[in-house]
Amino acid sequence: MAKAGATSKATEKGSDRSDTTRRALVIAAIESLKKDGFTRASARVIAQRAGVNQGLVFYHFGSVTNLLLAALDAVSEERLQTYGNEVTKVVSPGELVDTAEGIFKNDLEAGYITVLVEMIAGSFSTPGLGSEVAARIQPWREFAQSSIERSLGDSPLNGVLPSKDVAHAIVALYLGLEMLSHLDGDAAPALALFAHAKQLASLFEAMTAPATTKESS
Amino acid sequence: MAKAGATSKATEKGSDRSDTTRRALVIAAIESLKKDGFTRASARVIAQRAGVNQGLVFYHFGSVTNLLLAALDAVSEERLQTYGNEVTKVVSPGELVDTAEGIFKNDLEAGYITVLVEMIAGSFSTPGLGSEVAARIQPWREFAQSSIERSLGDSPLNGVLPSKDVAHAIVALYLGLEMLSHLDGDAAPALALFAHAKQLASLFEAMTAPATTKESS
DNA sequence: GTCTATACTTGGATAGAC
DNA sequence: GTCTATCCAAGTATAGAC
Repeated sequence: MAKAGATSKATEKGSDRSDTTRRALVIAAIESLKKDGFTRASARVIAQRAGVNQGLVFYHFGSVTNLLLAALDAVSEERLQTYGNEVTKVVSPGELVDTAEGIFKNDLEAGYITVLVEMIAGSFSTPGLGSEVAARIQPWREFAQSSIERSLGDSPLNGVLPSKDVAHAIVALYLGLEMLSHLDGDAAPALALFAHAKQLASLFEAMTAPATTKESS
Repeated sequence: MAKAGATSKATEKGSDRSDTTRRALVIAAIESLKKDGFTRASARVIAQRAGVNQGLVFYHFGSVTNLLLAALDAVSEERLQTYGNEVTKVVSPGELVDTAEGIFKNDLEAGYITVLVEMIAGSFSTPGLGSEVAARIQPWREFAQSSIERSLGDSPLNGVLPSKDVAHAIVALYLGLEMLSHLDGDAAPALALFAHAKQLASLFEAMTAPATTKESS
């Protein structure tokens, strides 16, 4: 299935060549998903973008679908690594909303979510792709859940709030907003929501903060 | 561009023939979007489903894209007509959540949102399709907004709540949940959210109802 | 092991038959 | 006006060259 493993310190020069080609194809695949969409992300188009022969897609990845999944993996990994650090610093709902807004803007600009949405879209057409994509969304879901729980800290709400379900909703909302933003060519409605969320977060903090300091009786 | 207009009371029998073919193609296109997805919803596949020659797609609709848009129109119209009646009876947030849950389940089963999501997905690949689909989502957004405002009634929140932004979020969430449900082949997480929303709604109703009776000072 | 040239399939669109 | 037979472009995949 995968070709992972000992490629870094190999003695053959052939591995380097292979690796270069693979990397070029993955980058070109990401670019194609962003700019052309799933439907037009064909072996021919991707290979041309990478400057290599079209047949190499099948030699190195077995199928176009596998290459696209590799592209999604690459994006997913880079994204989680970048944002993972940012989010560990978050200790309140207000900060979480701020961070989420920054991530949303960055995702929109970088086209990270576009890649994911395209793959989801393609999943409806390509048999068997659905479960593969679903498995790759799982880390994002867990990322959302742990972020929520961390931001709530030791608030009493932490035990009551169904963080798993909320995380599911957040991911769904995130994907939906991204789709609509692209469709309308306008991110304003989505960004307006972050402003409202910020107000809600500060309202929440104002409601819960006094409860811990004012412990009379 | 379009072939709208005098087809109902025409004297020629040819119009009937044309109408039959067109209708068959639209139905087949809907079915294809649901079961095959945007990518595989080709003129050939759709025509075969409809039992007509593939070239008729281009004769009657000019292009595959136009046929798919006609399919989206048909679904959108039927959906809004069905749900429009249900929602006018809603007079409280609790009832709204109940109705929304029913609509969500029905949409999921009927595949209505699948058709929309497929078209949105295709919009990323097909130049010019985006704005067309966006225009067709507008009624759904307005539908959500008016439903929210109606359910709030004369509550003081009605003036404060940014119903337009909330409606945008609801539509986005709705699309996202539908996508994830399809992907996972499991609607349970989405349905769990409706249960939570129901609790929130009754909490909200309990908080606002006494406020109108207890008007001291 | 890596890559290229080629085979085969499916799709969009139209010229021309009825 | 309605429909069919046919054309050409684009896609996936592989047999065989290096």
